[in-house]
Amino acid sequence: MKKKDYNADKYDKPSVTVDMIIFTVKDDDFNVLLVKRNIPPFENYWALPGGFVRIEESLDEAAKRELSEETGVKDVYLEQLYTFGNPKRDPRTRVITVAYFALINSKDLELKASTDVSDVKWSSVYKMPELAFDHKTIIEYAVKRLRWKMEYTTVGFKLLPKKFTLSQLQNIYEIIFNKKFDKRNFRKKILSLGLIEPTKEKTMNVSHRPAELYSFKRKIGEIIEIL
Amino acid sequence: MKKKDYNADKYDKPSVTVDMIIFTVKDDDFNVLLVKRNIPPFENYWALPGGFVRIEESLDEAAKRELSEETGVKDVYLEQLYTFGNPKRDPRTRVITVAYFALINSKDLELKASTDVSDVKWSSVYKMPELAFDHKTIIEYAVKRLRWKMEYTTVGFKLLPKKFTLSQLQNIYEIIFNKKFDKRNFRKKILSLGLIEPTKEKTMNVSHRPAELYSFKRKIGEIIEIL
DNA sequence: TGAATAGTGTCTTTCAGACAATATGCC
DNA sequence: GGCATATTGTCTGAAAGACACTATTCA
Repeated sequence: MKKKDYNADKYDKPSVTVDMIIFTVKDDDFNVLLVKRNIPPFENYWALPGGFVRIEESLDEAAKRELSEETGVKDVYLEQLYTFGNPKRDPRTRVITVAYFALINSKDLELKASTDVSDVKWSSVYKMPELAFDHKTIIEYAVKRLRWKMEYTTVGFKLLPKKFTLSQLQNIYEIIFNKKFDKRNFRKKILSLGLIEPTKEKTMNVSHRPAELYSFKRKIGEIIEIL
Repeated sequence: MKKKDYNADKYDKPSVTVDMIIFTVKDDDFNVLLVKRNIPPFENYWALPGGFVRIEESLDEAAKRELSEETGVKDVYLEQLYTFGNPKRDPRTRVITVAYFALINSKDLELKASTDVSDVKWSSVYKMPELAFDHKTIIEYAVKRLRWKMEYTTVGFKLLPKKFTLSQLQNIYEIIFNKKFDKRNFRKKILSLGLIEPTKEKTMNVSHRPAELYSFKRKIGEIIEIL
């Protein structure tokens, strides 16, 4: 069969959703945003935020819409992860979901802290509750992808505010990879990339030696875009 | 809005297809399989093989089905590439397509050479005709992904028959990356991976020094699976 | 001055890349 | 012997990893 028939309505159509894996590093923990479902199926289970793709919007637009609905943040890193389409993944009807992951920095995060009503929460990736659908699998997949990309690109920088210290950056790597790195080697490597530069500022009001604040040279975007 | 409403039929549903980017290296060229459309839209244009996802099959199953319908081959490398969902990508109706790429080795290929009727052909990736829909973009994306993966994993080995020479392997890399590699460095690197071993056989009936045939130690699968 | 974190340099090992001569089989 | 391709090793430079002490601020 080679598209002899183009009648799209000849077949039953699946529903298509986007699901968002929204990561952040907060309170020295690797977090993902979850929402509590208040309707069946999986009523009262925690799940990834998401929703139906509207007929006139692209997948990226749907993802951005969902992201902004859940968090209010806009200028974040967003990447299509994978499309999950097992016919049994939703017990009711056929739903194919396009998963996206987003990286939010801890600074922007505070803005929306007010929205933290009881049905939305940040959950540690290392201690997740039981989740609806195949969302556990999806998150595991997203974690793998994020780690892989953080080894070969600079996506990880998107988890930081505009100005940051090298210790903060190292801290993010250590939390996400769940292991320690040597401080000298880490700094040597990061600085050798030539992507960040010291500002004239230092951290204030700390009861120890203040750290230099760095900022991006704004061309990180390109470097992430490998694949 | 947090999934207040689960009525999937409340929204118009898009159609969902799979499109297959089937790569092979053949006659010293990097090829992709194309089919000629015989119905609108884009009638008489070349396009990627593909078709609607049936309501009861998974995406992977749909991809395998399409692959086997087009090529007759089964045991090949298959990987989900990306999902393209621009609302305007199909001029008629909303179609979201999940693209998969497959790697076929030149040996299996001959089995199906007979199917090469006029509406199916192997096209050089370097000289493609004008294509239907956004299929050019999809192929470019697939080429990027394949190269990226061939740098960091051993997917490329899937383009080879069970027994092969190191020159054949190098040839495949040179064709896909469209550049030459140093023979000694290439062999050193490949052999240092410890993934292949010499068989006792050599190439026959060549009018020059025969080459050693190698085979896999069968655990390449795992190594590819770094997402 | 003590507590807490910031900041810095050397040595070793490993890997990538440049580079050319000999070996084998067929005609 | 001539042709065509196969096979093999060394050197150099770059980057990764192991490793420990001094600097700065505040309380």
